[in-house]
Amino acid sequence: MARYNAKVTEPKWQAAWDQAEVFKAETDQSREKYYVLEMFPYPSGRIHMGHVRNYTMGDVIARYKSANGFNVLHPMGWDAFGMPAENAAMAQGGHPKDWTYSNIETMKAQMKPLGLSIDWTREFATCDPEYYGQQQALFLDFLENDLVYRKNAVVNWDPVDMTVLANEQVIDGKGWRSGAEVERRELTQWFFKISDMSEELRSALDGLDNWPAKVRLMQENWIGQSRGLQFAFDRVDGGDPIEVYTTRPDTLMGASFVGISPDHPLAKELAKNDPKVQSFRELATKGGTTEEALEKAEKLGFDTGIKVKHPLNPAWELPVWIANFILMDYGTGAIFACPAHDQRDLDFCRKYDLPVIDTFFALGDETPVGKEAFVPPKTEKVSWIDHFAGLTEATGSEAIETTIDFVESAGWGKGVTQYRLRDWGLSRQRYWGCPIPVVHCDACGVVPEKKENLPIELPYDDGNGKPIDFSIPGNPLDRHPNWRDTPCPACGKPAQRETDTMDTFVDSSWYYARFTAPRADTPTNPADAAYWMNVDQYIGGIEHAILHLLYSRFFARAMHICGHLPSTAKEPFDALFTQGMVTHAIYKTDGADGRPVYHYPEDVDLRDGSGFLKDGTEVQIVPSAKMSKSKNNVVDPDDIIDQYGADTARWFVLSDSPPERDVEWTAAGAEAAWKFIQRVWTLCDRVAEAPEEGQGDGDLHQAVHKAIDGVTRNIESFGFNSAIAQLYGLANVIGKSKAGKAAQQEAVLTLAQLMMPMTPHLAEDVWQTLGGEGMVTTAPWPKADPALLVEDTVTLPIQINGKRRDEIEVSKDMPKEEVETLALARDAVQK
RNA sequence: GCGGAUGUGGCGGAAUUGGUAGACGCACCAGAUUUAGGUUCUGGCGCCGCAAGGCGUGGGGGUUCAAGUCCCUUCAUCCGCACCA
Repeated sequence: MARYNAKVTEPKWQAAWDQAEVFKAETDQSREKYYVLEMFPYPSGRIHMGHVRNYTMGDVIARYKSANGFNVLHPMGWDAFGMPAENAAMAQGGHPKDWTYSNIETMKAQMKPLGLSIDWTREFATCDPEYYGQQQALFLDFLENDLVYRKNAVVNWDPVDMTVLANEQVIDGKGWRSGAEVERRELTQWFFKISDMSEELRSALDGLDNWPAKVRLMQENWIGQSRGLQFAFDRVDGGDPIEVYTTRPDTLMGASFVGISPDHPLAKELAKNDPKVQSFRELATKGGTTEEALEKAEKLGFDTGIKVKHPLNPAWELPVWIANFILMDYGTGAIFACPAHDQRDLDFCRKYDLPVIDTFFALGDETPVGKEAFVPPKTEKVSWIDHFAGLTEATGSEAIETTIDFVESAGWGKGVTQYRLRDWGLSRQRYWGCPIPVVHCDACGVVPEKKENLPIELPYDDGNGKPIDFSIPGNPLDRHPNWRDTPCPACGKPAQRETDTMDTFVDSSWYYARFTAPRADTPTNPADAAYWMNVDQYIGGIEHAILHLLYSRFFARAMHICGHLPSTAKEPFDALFTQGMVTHAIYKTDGADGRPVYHYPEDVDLRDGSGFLKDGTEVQIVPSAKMSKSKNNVVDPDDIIDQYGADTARWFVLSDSPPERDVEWTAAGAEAAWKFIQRVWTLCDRVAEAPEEGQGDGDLHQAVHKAIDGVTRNIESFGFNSAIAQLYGLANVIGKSKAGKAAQQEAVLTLAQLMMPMTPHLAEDVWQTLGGEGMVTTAPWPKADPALLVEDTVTLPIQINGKRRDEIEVSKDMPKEEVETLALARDAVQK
């Protein structure tokens, strides 16, 4: 009997789908739409199994919704700007543009054989001038609507290469190439006013019912609403008061010093006249700018010698310190420290021998603070060593509100709601990105480019007829002899273009909207956007839980303000699913130099859970590790498709683990998936052999309907692994069934339909072989008959003290009393 | 450091609502088919125990007639931290 031959079958059906244009999406007001989108890939070189898993999940949803009558939009594009293209040019020569487009070509050729139901006519790359020109138009609209502005901000500066470094390029506080200790440096940069929308972005999370709760929670914590008190400390020397913000005003009587950020205006001013302050600032601002680096850095402080007066007791003087753990971006860049009730403040005060004053105790416990700060809980009552409001026992929250009320009525401070969310800095001092469309004119200042001059395209060569040299540090646009030269759009006099480009997060913050009208000569087309938005199902990695998704939510709102999206699209993604990674075991042995040697899976013989090399050496197995070229544990989708076909790869990535969790790729698992594909194919032959009159037709019919019900519900709830378990079950039942030909045919045809979203090529072939009408891809989804889902009898456990002792089988409509009598009569109960 | 998650047989995992723990798959064991290997098919398979029975969802504690599921605590692993995409 012939085997199912994926190599022949899969291209055949892909051609048939292409020819019938079944995946082409067109605006059709008469039909209900469904927009499914997977986070688009960065064209790094080749697709990996993670892509296969991501797009297969999207494809299951797209095909399932299409079978359910929806007009489905399922597009694909390329997140094509970014550093790796410049790094490749730096390392091996060539041009980022050529590298990127060549990768796109390779990856598209790898994706096509997967049989995804993608409308490729809508494809674009963010580095296409047609795309980034529209992005420049959006920038100009944002500028007009006061959604973007310029201010100074700190960047990582490599003092040897004289260039700005991304956080990724800072390793242990040092530049990745020069090895020089990184410094912080201020530059004037563009910012999106995302913080103006803090409250809206926070409160709208409540409406995102179909997002994972953990993502909503992470975003809420990121936006970080807090209620606190803002007030100023008067200086003893009569200088400008120091404005502070605190979320724990109730600990004011435990203040031991006032701290300011090294970037605080006062610190900068003091540094001008005092070299010791300046050298402290330099010390405190060494190393990277990530919050992690700042938080983990050793606490450093410098006593400025300035004293301030405590607001409740002018005779009580507090010293002013500069401290490296205070962020200029949060609150006012200045705090008062209460070491007794904040661990970080306590560590600092112990180090610099500053006083520690208790203002609270846990109820019944009046042990003074030692090495651990006592943080008053917000909801539990604590005893309060009261100084001014008449309370001696309160919850933390009550204490905070009481203090704010007290201070407000006393008139020296006010309650303030703060957000942790900072404005989004979009300027990048790099070549391979979307140029920011503004011009700097000596006479007119910063002038927006005219829309009719868009797109402002990146120059391909260096302006001297030579390829751009990426081995020179810095932005090639700055070195270009004439690209910058342009007449001022306002006065027409010679002026210079901005050479900064946009953060690549900008590119990915609106691509979903562009897919609704990818060739429009405005960023979106209102009719198409109104029809297709929102994305009904968005699928991607959890690593994007905060930044990409938050930026997209901001952009959708900003685009609405500028008239590019309807108000209903302010939340662009109705449902979100975050999928896990595809992992693979690592096989390693100890090398001669003590460093591990990694072995390719094909060089390792697996026997009973142990692995051996050809020469018999046993290898160490690290299970379920992220696929990485340096660990030799990458599985290339091309190889799998070549060996088993796309359906096997698709089936496997969905089968073994729940989609939100990581799945480990194993050769045995792939083999098992392939065997199942073959088994389903052979079921077709059984139909031909089945007798006209068989036995158990009704049982098979019922099993089919239970499978329809189970698979449908599992697809709806992203339980792809459980849907697959159901399909195994149905195939098992069909395999053992002695039912007649008609019942068998119905069963296998339905099996093919239910498998179609996962293994579309096999499904088409089975469908065609058994005489299904048209293509299974366009056939309507089967409906389960509710009458067939109900069992006549039910098995009830008999539990005594929660332990199962016996079971009884009863008719499902037996009255309660009868069941009880029956149960009480059992031996287990009698004993 | 801060924020978020995960943990169930040898392995991946299943288990609407607090109500029969281990569906389905892999591996393994036994048998059938096959010249043999592979394939395919049939059956078995949480742990301890001859059995009766006991134990069992990372560890410890609690609530409940009943806990994988709820509460407290603890350990381990993973993701994010604003210029990686």
